[in-house]
Amino acid sequence: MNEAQALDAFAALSQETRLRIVRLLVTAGPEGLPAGVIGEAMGGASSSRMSFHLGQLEQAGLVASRRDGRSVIYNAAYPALSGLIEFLMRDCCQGHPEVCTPAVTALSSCCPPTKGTANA
Amino acid sequence: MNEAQALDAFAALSQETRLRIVRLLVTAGPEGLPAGVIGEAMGGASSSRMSFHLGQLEQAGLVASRRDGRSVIYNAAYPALSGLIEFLMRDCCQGHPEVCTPAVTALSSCCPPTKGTANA
DNA sequence: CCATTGTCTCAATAAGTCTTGAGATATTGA
DNA sequence: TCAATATCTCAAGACTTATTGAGACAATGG
Repeated sequence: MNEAQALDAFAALSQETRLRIVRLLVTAGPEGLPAGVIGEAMGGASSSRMSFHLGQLEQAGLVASRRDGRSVIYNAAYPALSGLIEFLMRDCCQGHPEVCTPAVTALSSCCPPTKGTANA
Repeated sequence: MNEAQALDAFAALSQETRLRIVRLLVTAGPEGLPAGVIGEAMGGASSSRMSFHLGQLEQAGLVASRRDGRSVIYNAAYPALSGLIEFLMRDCCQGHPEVCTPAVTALSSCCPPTKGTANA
């Protein structure tokens, strides 16, 4: 994750519909959801609108897609999301662990670190 | 940190100059830096341009300002940054710790969690 | 092969954002 | 008080982004 990629990701996440799509897909799991189902979850958004936002998210690398019959299935790109978090926290840690320690503390109970894999 | 605040924060961070300002202020520490110094660090940006971007960041809650003599000193709003990270990770953790575990793992060595304070 | 379903593409319009330059405001020192 | 310094405000223009509607493309079932 470099600056340009982070900028794209932040831009993608700064739009209400797209932020909701990402949250929906993250909770939907690795199998993902078809575009139509996502559109209905967004309050019946038009297909062109969904296509636009899903395309933006895919270009930003935050979601991936595959065709399954007539449907196109979208799923969250977990490594990209993790990478964005790492990018943010890496910045925060530049001499000032007090920034991200609260976040790490709050979440280490739900997402405990695994030993021997750290290399930020 | 709610959705609206996260959207504002992501929008603020999706602009190159502003992302760099935040990174600069995070590394600058709690004392912060005067607007003029930040502007020079941004390659000699005009004062109105700096004022615009710093205002955006302040409105998004990512930085705070105080006047000191003729200068206005800006500093990173560490709790807001931490809150944004928590917001992202909270989403990621909804049934899928594999998303944020890598980030937590990578950073827990630099920003170790403190026991008994977790409440995400 | 045709109709149907699901999604994408394209062009037009509306809405929002960034930069610039001129000038206003606040603070300090002479 | 005057000049200098540091920053902010405002309006104009260029640029980018979001939405809409019409229609195209792909896949399936009859």
